[in-house]
Amino acid sequence: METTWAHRLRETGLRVTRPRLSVLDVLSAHPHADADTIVTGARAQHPTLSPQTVYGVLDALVSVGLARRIEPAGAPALFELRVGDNHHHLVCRSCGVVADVDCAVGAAPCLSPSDAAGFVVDEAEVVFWGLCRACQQPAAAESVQFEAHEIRGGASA
Amino acid sequence: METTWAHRLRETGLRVTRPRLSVLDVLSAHPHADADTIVTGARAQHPTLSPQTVYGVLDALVSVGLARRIEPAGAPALFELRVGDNHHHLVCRSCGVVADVDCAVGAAPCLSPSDAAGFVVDEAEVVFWGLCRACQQPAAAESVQFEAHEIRGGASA
DNA sequence: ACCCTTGTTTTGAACTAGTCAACTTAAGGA
DNA sequence: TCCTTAAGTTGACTAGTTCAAAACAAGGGT
Repeated sequence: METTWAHRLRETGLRVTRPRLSVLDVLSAHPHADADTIVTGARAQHPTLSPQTVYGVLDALVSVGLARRIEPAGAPALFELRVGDNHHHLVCRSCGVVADVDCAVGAAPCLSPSDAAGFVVDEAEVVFWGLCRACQQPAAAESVQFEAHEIRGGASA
Repeated sequence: METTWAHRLRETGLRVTRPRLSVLDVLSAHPHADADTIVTGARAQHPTLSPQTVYGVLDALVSVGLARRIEPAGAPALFELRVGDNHHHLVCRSCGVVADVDCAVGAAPCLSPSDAAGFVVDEAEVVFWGLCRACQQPAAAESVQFEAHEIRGGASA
């Protein structure tokens, strides 16, 4: 495809900079990465990159809709590039791996709570908590727990 | 009713202490209170109560199932006493007020993602984001924003 | 009614994720 | 190439929460 990240950035009015391209690269490789993972990963291409810059880049990407921020309870925020398709997430209680899952009940019925109590709802956020396949094997669970932290986000659907 | 908090605590094997009763009282009055609100509220009955103690009490209550912890993205954790009925939450983007909402699609279908990707799911957490009735009136929005912080949790269904 | 065990509270420090502000750098249109 | 302004850098700082050791008290046993 000819739609490069540089193009996508310019389309949204953002300048094309090395930190931004690095962060986008890391996010392509780690579909659910936290800020720390992104800093570490992006330093492969840009060794002096600071965490604050990454936070700035992520805020910019999220605000123009190129990235989405998810915050599973009890864990640092994760970022993903899959946007605009109203999908949800499976989170493993044991190792923290995140997988994508399409909306459970069709198109976007998520947006219709049974009783909105006067609220105007614009988004439904769904997190399914459970155990990933690897963590269901008790013996393997411990070692997997450490591996999974390294490859956080490697188990996307 | 004759099921006092003291009873409920003993039933679960927890000792009955003043900090615990105070916290339970505050939670009864504020159905979605954060730790800080609880500390402040509980000090009405127990002025020397420390935040750490409240965190300890809340952990104890959550671990025996007397309370539930919810963590809306970007906000401190909230605690509620309504447990065991798989209900969800409406959160106002403007003022942070939280309201309860029953499971959108019947009994517990929330537990069935369309494709579980090998996960064994044990809970579905749903957060509906939007604007509460008060924050839908632009003119009033600003002043409401401050009020609502004080009465956080006052808008339960 | 008292004592003893063990769970709780207290006290104080520490930690993590993330934010803020002032300054420097560089993207990209003129 | 210059200039404007967005973006990156640097460093201090905060909120929310957790950890650890010592003091305390709930409630069962005697």
